Amino acid sequence: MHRHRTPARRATSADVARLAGVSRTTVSFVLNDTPSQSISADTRRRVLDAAQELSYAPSAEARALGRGRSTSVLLYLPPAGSLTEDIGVIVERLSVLFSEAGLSMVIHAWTRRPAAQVWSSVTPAAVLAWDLADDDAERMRRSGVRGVVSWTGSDEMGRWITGPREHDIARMQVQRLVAAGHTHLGYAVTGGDHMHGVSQWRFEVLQRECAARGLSRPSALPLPADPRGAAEVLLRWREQHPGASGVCAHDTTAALAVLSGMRRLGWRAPADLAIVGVNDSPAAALADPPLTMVALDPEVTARHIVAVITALVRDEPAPSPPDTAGAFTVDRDSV
Amino acid sequence: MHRHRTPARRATSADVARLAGVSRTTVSFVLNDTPSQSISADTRRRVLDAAQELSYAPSAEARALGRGRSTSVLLYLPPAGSLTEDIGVIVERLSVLFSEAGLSMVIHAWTRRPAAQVWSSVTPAAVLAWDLADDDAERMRRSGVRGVVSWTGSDEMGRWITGPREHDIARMQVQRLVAAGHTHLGYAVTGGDHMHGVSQWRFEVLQRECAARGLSRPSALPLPADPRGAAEVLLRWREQHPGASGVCAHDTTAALAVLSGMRRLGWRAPADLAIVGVNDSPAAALADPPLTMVALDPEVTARHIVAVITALVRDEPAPSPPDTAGAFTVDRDSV
DNA sequence: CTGTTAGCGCGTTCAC
DNA sequence: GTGAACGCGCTAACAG
Repeated sequence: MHRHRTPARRATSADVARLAGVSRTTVSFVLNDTPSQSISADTRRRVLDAAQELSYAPSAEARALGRGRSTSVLLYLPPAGSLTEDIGVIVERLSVLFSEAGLSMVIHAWTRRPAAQVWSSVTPAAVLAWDLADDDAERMRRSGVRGVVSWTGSDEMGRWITGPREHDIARMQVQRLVAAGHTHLGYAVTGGDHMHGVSQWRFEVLQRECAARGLSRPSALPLPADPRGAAEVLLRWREQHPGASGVCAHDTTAALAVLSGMRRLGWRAPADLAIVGVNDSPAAALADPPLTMVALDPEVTARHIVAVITALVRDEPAPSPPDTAGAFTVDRDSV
Repeated sequence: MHRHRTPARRATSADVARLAGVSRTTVSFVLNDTPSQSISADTRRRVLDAAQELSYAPSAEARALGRGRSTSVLLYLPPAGSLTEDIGVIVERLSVLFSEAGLSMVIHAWTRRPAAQVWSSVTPAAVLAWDLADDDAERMRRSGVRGVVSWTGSDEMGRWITGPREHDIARMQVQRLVAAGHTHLGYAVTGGDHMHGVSQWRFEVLQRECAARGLSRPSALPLPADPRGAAEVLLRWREQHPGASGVCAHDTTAALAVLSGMRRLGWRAPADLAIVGVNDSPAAALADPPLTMVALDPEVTARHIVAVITALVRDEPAPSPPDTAGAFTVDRDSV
């Protein structure tokens, strides 16, 4: 194996041009397959070889500067603590799908008012935020950001992204519980922000789902994430809703909280209360009893997000959302 | 509230210069507080006001182009599925700490051989990778990347970052179990990559820790993440290691797997087997019995990573690592 | 057809 | 405090 003199600085198109004995313009033409230009096969080869030889990669900055827009997608992470496994998997997938689409993902922590400093410095091609105020979105669009999409937003995109997910979840949870004979349901959620944001939304979707099936209105069951507290809340809740026999849990933690409260009360799932959680995490499979869960295919969501954003970036019509978020039920013993 | 004419395109330093009636150079001097230049207080004000008025934010691309290095830190995410809550929290913190330090975090999915395409296009100021081959690291450094750090790497940085963490975990787990009278320990881990990478490393640290205390050599206990499988493995393991009475679990899932296997065998923690897990997740608090866990302060790790990287970027000597990763024990009922 | 020269985009920095 | 030039890739406009 023979080592070449490695350039101290990274190779630029000028280096490639020099080595290939052509102009920088030609290098650009060859490497971009510019349609309006034809280049002789011989020259093309020389340029390609030179690029290879120098392991040349065009500077994203210079390109962005020229085009007035970079190829980076600015992703504002969900609020602190919301980066749970399921979202983590989606983030992971997003990063590879975006890079396959020629975009790179820059992430920032979510703030209610994203600083112009940030999105304005990186001139992102698109911004994907957790929950974006309409005027912020408008401001971004005006300064050249093509795709502005919010995860839980009220804009069309936001609904595209979240709609199928939340709906699928509610539908499948209710379906599973109804199939087991439960018609009086509750919605369990843990966390300090009980019934805010996504939780509130999920609850509403759930209510609609129950209404559509002619079931009685589901009741909210906000639980603390400790066994003793969960037991107390659970007991009071049962007294207020004596008919309730099934619970749709917001996530794994909520399902586990219900389970642990029940254990303390001497109740047993599904006999005393049936549970369907969301997200097929290892903890759900290892619970006692193992939890029946509704899981979403993160790939479906990730692909749709990337599809929408790449379309926006390329100024193409946005693809219609998949009619399902790839939801499926993992049957275990809690229903 | 009075709205100004919003410029169609984002403001550039030329716009600010025009509005302030000075040259672009001056704008640059003022906004960067260039030490070698003195600017009159009056001019300074005018520039600052103009910048404010136009809500000017310098273009990161142009700056990177000029400086030959961007302010982005390229973070290669842990392998698929490893973006669990604990790492998620660190990633979250990293993103805010980096942005406070004037760096922006670009994330990419980890591949064993990070494509030059990626890191070479964004000319990152630093690269933080999961486990970086030495020659890749060298290649990056040679093309101008200042800070090249790997999470689990064998380089000094890698050991700085992981060292205290893994050591703290092992030390506190063993300490807790020894305090409860257990001297014959096991190391429980789940996942397909049993005893590879971090798991292997953690196991070795654990062995050293036990050796240092004069305990017998701990044995590996690789478990499947389902109750039945866990029970089988657990039973066999107990037969081979009749004296073992305590388990250090790699994470929450491993701890839950041990617990669920024990339940199926009719064993009870801590009487039949004591467990200390890692990461104080909600699932641990809600388990039956509630799990005693060793938790690390993600803030300590995140701060150290950012400190090291910003130092490298600024060509300053790297700070010495904190002697602890902020580990603490959350006592519950499994020991 | 094949390829070149000129100049833009934006912030920084070197001389004056 | 300023003009000029640089860093890098792209794209008109233009010459063999």
